[in-house]
Amino acid sequence: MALPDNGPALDLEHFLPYRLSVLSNTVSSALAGAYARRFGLTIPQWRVLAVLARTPGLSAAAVGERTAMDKVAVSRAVTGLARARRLRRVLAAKDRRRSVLTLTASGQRVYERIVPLARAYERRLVAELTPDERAQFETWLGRLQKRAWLLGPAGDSRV
Amino acid sequence: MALPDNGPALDLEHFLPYRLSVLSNTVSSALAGAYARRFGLTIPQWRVLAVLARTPGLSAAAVGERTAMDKVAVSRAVTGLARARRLRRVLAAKDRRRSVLTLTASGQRVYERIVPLARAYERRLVAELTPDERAQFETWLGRLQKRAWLLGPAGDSRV
DNA sequence: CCGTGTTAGTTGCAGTTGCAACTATAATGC
DNA sequence: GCATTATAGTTGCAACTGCAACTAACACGG
Repeated sequence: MALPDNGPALDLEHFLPYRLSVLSNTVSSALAGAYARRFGLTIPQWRVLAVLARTPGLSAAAVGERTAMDKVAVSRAVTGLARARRLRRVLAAKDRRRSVLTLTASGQRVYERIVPLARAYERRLVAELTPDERAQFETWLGRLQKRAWLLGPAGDSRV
Repeated sequence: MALPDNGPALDLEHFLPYRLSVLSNTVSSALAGAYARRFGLTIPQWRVLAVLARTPGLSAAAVGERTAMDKVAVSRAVTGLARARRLRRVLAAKDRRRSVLTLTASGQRVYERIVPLARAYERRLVAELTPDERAQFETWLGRLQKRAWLLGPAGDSRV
């Protein structure tokens, strides 16, 4: 018995990155299913939609920053949304590399119909926790996120 | 002012599924980078490896259950690992549809070299929390996971 | 202005993933 | 013992993703 402390024996069920990934996938695919079935949206598209509904007129790069998506993903999501007439893309007057993205009325409507669904799901999920617990959980989640960004790739052990 | 309560206005930054997804992606890609660069493993492969190191002799389906991967993903991960001689695949005597999966010595060694890396990363990540906070966080994570499994697809509002 | 470098966004290609169809084996019912 | 149904695992195809190369537009120094 008595395995070396940091030696072998790592159970996935107790490995935080694994648990985060499983939860995130469970939740995301539950939501993605709903977006897709009902509104023909992918998750990236929903993210772009959500950001633009709150802050119209952003450029693709700005959307990328706020959604943690890379520019290719944003570009494709925007193309899809534009084709479906959910948003308009206009070249910026001052800098014609940029485009100014705004939801159409139809895009805005889709957003407004999804929000209650998304909220309802989230509410049912976190009903598992008391409001205090939830607040605490989210705080820690935020701290872990900051730390994860700071750490960068594993094994680049310069810490 | 005073928007309708469950009406518009949903900021991604405060939307739990989104935050989980960002954190999980940050962490997973940090680790994936390390696995890939150093050992030529993908994340699914690492998961299969980790399960088999702890419980040799499982079938592909059994591995799937313990890793929350679907059978196609398992199949491909296993194929890759077998090609790299990290594991052996033998038809089960009693039921020749099944195969019995066992790590080779080389597979076991890879596992043993990854574990400390994985642990080190995890340790640096959760250093953000005190041990008590961490324990609490993981409990809640577990509760949320159970709830998420229970809920199923969003919008199938039969709850 | 004109070359050099930089930034915004798109596109091509290669690798991955997921779903459905398929093969092979096993279990069940008559 | 044979037809039906179910299960384990693989494979084909289509969609998605990520990276690198590319185009277009701007910025800046000479």
